[in-house]
Amino acid sequence: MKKYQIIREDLKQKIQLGEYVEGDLLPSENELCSTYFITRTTARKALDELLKEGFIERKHGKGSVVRERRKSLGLLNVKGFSDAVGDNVRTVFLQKPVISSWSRSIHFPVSDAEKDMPCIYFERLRYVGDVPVMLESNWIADFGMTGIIESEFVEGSFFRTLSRNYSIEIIGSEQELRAEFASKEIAELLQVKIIAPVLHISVKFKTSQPKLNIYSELYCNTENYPIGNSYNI
Amino acid sequence: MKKYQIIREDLKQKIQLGEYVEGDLLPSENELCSTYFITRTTARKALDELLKEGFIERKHGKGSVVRERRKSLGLLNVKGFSDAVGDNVRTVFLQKPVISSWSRSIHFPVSDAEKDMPCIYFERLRYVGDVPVMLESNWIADFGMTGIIESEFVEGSFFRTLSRNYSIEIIGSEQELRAEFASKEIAELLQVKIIAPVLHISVKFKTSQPKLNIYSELYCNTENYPIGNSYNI
DNA sequence: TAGTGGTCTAGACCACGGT
DNA sequence: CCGTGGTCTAGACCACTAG
Repeated sequence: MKKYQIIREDLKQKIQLGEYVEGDLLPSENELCSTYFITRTTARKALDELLKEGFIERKHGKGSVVRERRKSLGLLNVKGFSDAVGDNVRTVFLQKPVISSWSRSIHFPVSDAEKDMPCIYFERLRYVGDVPVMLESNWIADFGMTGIIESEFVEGSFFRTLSRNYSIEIIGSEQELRAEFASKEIAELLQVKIIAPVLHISVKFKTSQPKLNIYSELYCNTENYPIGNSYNI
Repeated sequence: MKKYQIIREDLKQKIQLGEYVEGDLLPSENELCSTYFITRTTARKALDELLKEGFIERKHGKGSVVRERRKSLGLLNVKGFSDAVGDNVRTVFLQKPVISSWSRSIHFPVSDAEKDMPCIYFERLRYVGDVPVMLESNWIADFGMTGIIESEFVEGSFFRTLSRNYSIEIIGSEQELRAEFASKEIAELLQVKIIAPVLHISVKFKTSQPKLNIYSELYCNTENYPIGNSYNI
């Protein structure tokens, strides 16, 4: 483990555990240098990554400010998921993680290496209040994730589970977006009419483990809660 | 202008002008050091930014490899726009840049500072082959961009025009995505049925000039050409 | 083995923010 | 004014790639 990774993960965990909350200042670069016995270059590298991942903002002359805690599926946020608090947002498993075969519903091509492994599949429906807004189907190759099927996700997040229990990080994604008519099943699950337009997002999340990807197919009712996405260079 | 910005822009321009094409190796970090009289830290900073912006990949032990040239609207790519070559892709102005009033069609709130300035508006329709796939309406505050109305865009790109002529860079964006039924006008322009589902994307591009944003409303026919988006941490 | 990118040290000066 | 982040220098050692 590189030094900057250790510091990054330490700080990230403290943010995720609520030790630092939105608006708080992280230790200054010089403080990090003395606590971790590193130079500013290394401290800055760690902070740069937190910036890139959206955990902090940096204010010249002030410090590194913690941003809104990300509760969402990585890069995409359901507008309202982050704003709405507590009980307003619910996630229901339609299918808890199981070993399954690779589905043809996956839009992006699955590599042969992945196809040689078993596939773990799970499906969730996300609500804002009583309105189902996003149906989410996920597939990932089972490279030997002991316990993933039996146990709950860390803080309800699959990504955090991968990070904490298996040291796997999301390093990027590809997405394809389409506006479609809801199919009969999707319409029923999202409680919309069959001819309603839904947003279909196919995602391939790339992970720090080479050739290991997470494939997701999302169907969103964007009528009341559009999908948000922000990006800072 | 910071040193790393100069190097970044030099390299970016060479990529954009085709001096380096996909697969080519950029000068190594040490070569950049000697040509620009800088240290490796600075060279790496420039390359890091090109990496973040998607212009290069870096291969340990090999070098910095130029990636597919980005021809699109910043973060969003019409799948096919980058793959399709030359005449296959066309952009037609429905409205060349004009001074206009601030429209209520803009989804994101426009700041008072911007509203105090005149608004430049233009509208384009993008085709793949003979199929119109994206209608794009854009608004930006006119902070004194002399010549923007009279002259053509640099290489057909508004962003490149801002970069070359006014030293304004895109530093981030916020997006909201919705699946909607096409309105009558949109349906006609995109040559789809009125009840067809279209992807509506509202974008606020943040620029390096504080309080200057570009607002875009995009309507996409995703039936044959889904919208793509990729992201690397 | 030579050259490349990846990490890291130990400094320096500057611009910005709040006191 | 002091502490903060932003930029930059001048080195060092390591891991990877390819001839």
